[in-house]
Amino acid sequence: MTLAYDLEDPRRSQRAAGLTEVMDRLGSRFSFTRDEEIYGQGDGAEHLYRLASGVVRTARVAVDGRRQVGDFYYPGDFFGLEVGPDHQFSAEALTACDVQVIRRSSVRAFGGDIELDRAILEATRRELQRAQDHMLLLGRRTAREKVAAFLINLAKATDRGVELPMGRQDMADYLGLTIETVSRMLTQLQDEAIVEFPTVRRFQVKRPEALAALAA
Amino acid sequence: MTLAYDLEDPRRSQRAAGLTEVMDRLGSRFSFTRDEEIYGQGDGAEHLYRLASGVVRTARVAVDGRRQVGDFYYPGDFFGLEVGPDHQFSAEALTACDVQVIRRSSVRAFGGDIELDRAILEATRRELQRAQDHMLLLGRRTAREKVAAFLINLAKATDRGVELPMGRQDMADYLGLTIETVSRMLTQLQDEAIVEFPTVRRFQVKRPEALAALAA
DNA sequence: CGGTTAATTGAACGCATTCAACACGAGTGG
DNA sequence: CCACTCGTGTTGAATGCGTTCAATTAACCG
Repeated sequence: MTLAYDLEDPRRSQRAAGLTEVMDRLGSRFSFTRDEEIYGQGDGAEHLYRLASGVVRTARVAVDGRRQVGDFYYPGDFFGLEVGPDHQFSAEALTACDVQVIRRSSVRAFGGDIELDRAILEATRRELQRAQDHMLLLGRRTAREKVAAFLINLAKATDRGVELPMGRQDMADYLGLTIETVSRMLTQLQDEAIVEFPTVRRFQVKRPEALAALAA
Repeated sequence: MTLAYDLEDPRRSQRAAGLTEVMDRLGSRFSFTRDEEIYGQGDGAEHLYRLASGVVRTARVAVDGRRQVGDFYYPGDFFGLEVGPDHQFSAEALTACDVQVIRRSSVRAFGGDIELDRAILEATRRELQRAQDHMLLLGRRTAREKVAAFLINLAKATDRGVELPMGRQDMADYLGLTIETVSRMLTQLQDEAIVEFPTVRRFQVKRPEALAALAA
């Protein structure tokens, strides 16, 4: 089930060492099952989360049902540090997850520690960076480019097969497309021998240059 | 020229009092003329900026020329605090501007001051919030809704006429649309008596409920 | 005034969506 | 083991929204 996501992936590690340590010492660990909600849109943002294993997605739904996936998180990533006091996004477990949780006030109380604040700032910055990249993706790219960019990100630095922890609907809501369009683009890329999908949840990049050229 | 933007607008003030004070004390003030670049995409992100007067936009251009406007900044706003070391966006003066500038290292050296780090964190959080709102706008809204949301934001808490400091191209690149589409939506909204444009750079909301309903 | 840039309007096109049908896989029970 | 169902993904055809290309008008500035 969580084949590829049991262990921390060093290439995504956020090396906010101080913060990680304190969380391990003062926080508690929770497990979530597939599709379980970790926190909800509008909940008080009192905690800070670090993903130990599994995959998490954050999402936001409008009253009319339109849904925007904020981002996907992998082991080592921090999440839940959006601007308070309430969460703008909800967080749900895409796969079974282990999450290290700590109250923000605990972090604060523990130190007023400069290193900690700095680590949180660093994580927030990274979050901002992601959001800004995502803005560019959503605003100024074609469906084909969006899908290509998405696949490249997942396959980053891997030439082996990559597992897709999310379904087509999540991909669509992340890219600002419909599932049909996502599906069409995937088969298109496959027809052009740029990627290959042995199963619906697993793919391999066959022509990285071609894919990269699309993601531009 | 800078009619409405000479003075700090208290409703946008970010009340990071400590940071503002230190910037006034340790930073220097620079003036920029219309269309002048404050910093460029790829420049080292060594400074922190606070806008004293005028309007600033941040933008990002891809190699193929496609352009995404990140955000517009008004007096009192901090900007340039994207994730380092290099700027992902450039910043340009939309109108004549006065900007308070400080080296990040000065901020750091001055204190290691907890209050300062916290203020920067707070500003970064606000930036993240904006980016996340922008994501939703770009990903899941029609042209009509995008334009409506944009106008509402500008007119926020004002029932008097509002000046548009940016041109149609900037609006388009902010909303992920073409200038033609922006123009069409504006005239459409005007035809429906929801807003009124006495001149091309000034508008007034006539039916706030109708506009708000669109922005959803 | 002309000259220049920005904004609007029109018409045709195309990309992504919508609506609908079909395929596939996993799980369940006869 | 096969039939059935349900959820998820793919494929097809038609529509429509936003773009593109082109022409016109409006605003700005000497």
